[in-house]
Amino acid sequence: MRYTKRMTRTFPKKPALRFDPGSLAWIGLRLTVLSSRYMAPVTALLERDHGLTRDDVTVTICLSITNATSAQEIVRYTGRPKNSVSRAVSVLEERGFLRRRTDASDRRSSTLALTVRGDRLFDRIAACFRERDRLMLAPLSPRERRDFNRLLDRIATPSAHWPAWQDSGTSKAKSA
Amino acid sequence: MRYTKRMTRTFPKKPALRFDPGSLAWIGLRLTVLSSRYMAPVTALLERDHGLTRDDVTVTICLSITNATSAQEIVRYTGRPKNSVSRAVSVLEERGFLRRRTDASDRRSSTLALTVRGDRLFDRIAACFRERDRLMLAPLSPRERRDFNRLLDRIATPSAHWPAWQDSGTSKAKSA
DNA sequence: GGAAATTAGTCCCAATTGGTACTATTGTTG
DNA sequence: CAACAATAGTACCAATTGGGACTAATTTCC
Repeated sequence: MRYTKRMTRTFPKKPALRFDPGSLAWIGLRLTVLSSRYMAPVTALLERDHGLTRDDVTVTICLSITNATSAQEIVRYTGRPKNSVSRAVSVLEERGFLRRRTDASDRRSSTLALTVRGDRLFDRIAACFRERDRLMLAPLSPRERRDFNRLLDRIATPSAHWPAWQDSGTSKAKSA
Repeated sequence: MRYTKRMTRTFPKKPALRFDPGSLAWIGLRLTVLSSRYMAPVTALLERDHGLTRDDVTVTICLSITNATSAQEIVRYTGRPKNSVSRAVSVLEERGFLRRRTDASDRRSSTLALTVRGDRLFDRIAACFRERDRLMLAPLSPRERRDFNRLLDRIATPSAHWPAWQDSGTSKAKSA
């Protein structure tokens, strides 16, 4: 890599971090950066090739890999706003990827289920994720992968019950 | 796993997963879910208490913990659209959190630096993240934390150079 | 050195988004 | 069982967002 030009000895492109990545500092932020590097190409590809929004994908996956059967359950599971989920469900229905039947026991809600076409769509989505997983796990040995997965799971499971905020700073603020 | 349909003995609220979380399946997606559970309350709080958008926060952090000194470097580092970064920089300048000086050696770009007030803002932001990190790491022992951090770092470091897409599916598609 | 290409940053504006109000149905309570 | 509260889902619409055109400055290439 040549970077003659103005420049100097350090790489001009990627700013170095000012903290020790070997420490636990900013671990959540680093996880978030990783997550967005992981997801960005997935959502871009699915949007480009299939015209799917983020929520379309979310709903499709949710109906496939969880036992959610209603919009409300998807909302609770994903934390997305309910009107966004509602919109995605409508779109997916219009495009023939899912069917919606009024729940007989609670006529406010609808039971959602992917159609055969929806299942095929899910397969394509899943393929994107698997490909991305492969890339992500590439630097780890089989043993390290298991370890990482185990630790991730141990963190992620309780995350469903994390408080929105443990409220220590609400006292302040409200105005800058 | 039994699911007799309309209710029964299992919790009705959180849909169970249909795959083994002990396996590596969907590891990237699980990481993303974790990330958003981690971030959502942080952004909500910073928005509510300080009127900061996601990009305001991103820019502030980036100027503090990386060596980025221009909008362009922030764009490259974060992957955010450049107009969003531009907007955030303007807002932060207006609110007195950063100063912008035309770079003498390249008069297209500006050198950005947090003001003292900006540093104080960053401290508050950092406190949110630390609090959240504490919550996230709670289930792990000190040793597990180090392990997790090490593996995360091993994955995250190469992620800066991941291809946008390794392009295998571009052949298909373009229309549903 | 000058034309063409590239880059930093801003502006415009159409599309997306998500808060809020609303309807319809179900649960609760005296 | 009437009144009231709570919930599933939709509709509306103001605010946010981000793609792309644009300006200005710089680099490249002949």
